[in-house]
Amino acid sequence: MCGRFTLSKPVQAVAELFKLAEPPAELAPRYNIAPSQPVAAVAPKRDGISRGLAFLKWGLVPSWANDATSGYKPTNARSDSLHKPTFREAFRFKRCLIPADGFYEWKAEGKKKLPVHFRMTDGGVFGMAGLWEVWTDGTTKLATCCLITTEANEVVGAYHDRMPVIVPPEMHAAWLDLDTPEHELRTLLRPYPAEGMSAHPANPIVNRATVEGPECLTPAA
DNA sequence: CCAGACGTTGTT
DNA sequence: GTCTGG
DNA sequence: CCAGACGTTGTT
DNA sequence: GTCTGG
Repeated sequence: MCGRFTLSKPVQAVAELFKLAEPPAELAPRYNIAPSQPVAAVAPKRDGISRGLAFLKWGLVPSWANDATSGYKPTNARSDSLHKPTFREAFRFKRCLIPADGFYEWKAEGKKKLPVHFRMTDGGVFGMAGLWEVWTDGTTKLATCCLITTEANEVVGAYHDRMPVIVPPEMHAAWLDLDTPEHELRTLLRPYPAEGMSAHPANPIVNRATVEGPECLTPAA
């Protein structure tokens, strides 16, 4: 699964990969993005052509929820569960790409939980398949999101049996396009090729969600 | 039909 | 054990 | 995802 | 809102 990730590259790298017309001036480097925190997400603008970047709270609140504060808010959606009530509308109309340059999984070693950081072999930015929603009670609006997971590839599989769906750059447009037929979308929801990825032990300090700095990636002594 | 859930992961 | 907060 | 809390009443 | 279980 994916419950923590990183996005530390300069905003230019993000703007280039996702073809953002109006990138923000800056993106604060983040080494420990956790559920309930704001997540940068790329989605088509209303014109359906250009793309925008917005911040969404990680943990999907469907539009029909009675209130946005209580109840379970999924941080992940299994790729084979996208027809379920919680995800159905978002899968059809509110797909997004969530920029990252790595994600964490944990390996239980006795009592300890040892984090491992997975990234592209070239260390670059990539896009994870996500869904978003806007919940409102008429007074307040809350924009939320979640990641889509699939089976792990051979690199991640040594630690966990699930991983986030990573959409190759040439498929970004198809994933975001509202006119892409469902069967074509589903072909995108597969494990990213293991050849393009690598695993690196991370620092257990990352277990604490309030630690945000680059020390998260430094293996413990 | 109505009532009640609506989700994932990992661990046992 | 289970829920909440980050 | 992991870490950390997990509760009430009355009084100030 | 929409699906599942009874």
